[in-house]
Amino acid sequence: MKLKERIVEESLRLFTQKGYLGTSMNDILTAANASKGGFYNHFSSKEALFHDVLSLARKHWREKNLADMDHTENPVEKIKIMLANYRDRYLKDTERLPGGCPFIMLSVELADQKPELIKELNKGFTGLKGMIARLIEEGKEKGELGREVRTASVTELVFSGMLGASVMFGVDKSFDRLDAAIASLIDYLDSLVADL
Amino acid sequence: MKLKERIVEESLRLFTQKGYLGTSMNDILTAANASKGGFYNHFSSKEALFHDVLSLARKHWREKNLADMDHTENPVEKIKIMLANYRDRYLKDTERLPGGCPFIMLSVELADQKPELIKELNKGFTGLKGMIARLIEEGKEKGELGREVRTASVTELVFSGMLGASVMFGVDKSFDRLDAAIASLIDYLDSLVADL
DNA sequence: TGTGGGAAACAGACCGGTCGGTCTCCCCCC
DNA sequence: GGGGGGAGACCGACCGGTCTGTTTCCCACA
Repeated sequence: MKLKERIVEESLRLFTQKGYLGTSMNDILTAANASKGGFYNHFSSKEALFHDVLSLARKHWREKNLADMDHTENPVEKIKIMLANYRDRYLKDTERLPGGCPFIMLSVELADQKPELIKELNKGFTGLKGMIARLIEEGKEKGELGREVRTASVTELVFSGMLGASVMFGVDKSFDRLDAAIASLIDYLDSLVADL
Repeated sequence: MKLKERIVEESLRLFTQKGYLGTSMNDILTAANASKGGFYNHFSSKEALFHDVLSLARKHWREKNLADMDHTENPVEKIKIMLANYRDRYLKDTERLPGGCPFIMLSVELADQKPELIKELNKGFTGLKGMIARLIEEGKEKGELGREVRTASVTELVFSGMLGASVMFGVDKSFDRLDAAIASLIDYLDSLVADL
């Protein structure tokens, strides 16, 4: 693997675990087995690296979480598949993402510290929330969900639930509790479908 | 206000906003209008301060979130009151807690960095989760909730929802979205009661 | 009620170490 | 032998913490 790629990969790991500000250049250089010269030959600054790391994180997110969603035509089923992916393929991949979801980690850390970097992160959250809302709406149109289901409310609940599960998993590292948290979200979606 | 008190109060604000590691001694001393000598006269280290700040944060949490819960005998109503407190009296108090809930901020920041400090934080989460679970159980006993309601599942959902709402609020500072997130949790609880 | 003394409270210079970033130099491959 | 990639000494700023010196306060004693 080329040096630049190695730096970005290792930095994703480190940022996820220790945060952006909490990761020192030394941490990065050691993890990537690089030198200052090597680093600054590829990146103009630590912040420039941040953007590259974010790109990789987004790519990784999509690959893991959106997989297999086309195995069903059913919008609510799609959400359930995504939730299972989120749990099993994404968060539990502690090799790649020690410390949980990088977006959440970095958002919390940088919320009041680096407003310009937060904007980048917020886009992802808005996108995910939009996707969930669209699928719920679609579910209502297709008759999978009753008309009385309030899209915004369900979206909030699923989205908050995903954030909360990741935060808690980051803290206690308990696979069991993560399973329970995601299962309760899936339960909830099932209960909406069953209410028909 | 005495110096020690001033330092702890200001540190709560700073830790909430910038995190523990992200807050420098200089930040603290400037905010509290203190000097090194004044600080180390009252605290043996920055980490000693952390514990005092955590005590204050716990006290503050209880005062704000548990208020008025005795206005009803109804366990599920109690949870709803707490959720409304959490939203209106706790998270929206941006004067006292800029950056959202300090426990969440610190947990995320320190998860993989200071295991001994995390233990302290985890206790609070476990306590809150326990309280929610007890109230749900009580609700079932009192007939407010159906016997088929799964305590663990509902608890997870409410708890994760609270975490998620706080994280999102910390990032986007939107009162409206916070209102929506908490309202969706209250909606959910209402739907469980209505299902009787 | 006035005063002396000792401790607590506070001020800030200073410490070694680490931060992100720059610069020069060298090596290896064309 | 020219040039890009990388190595690492070096920079000023800042980190948490120590230490010495000064101010303030309280209380025993006259």
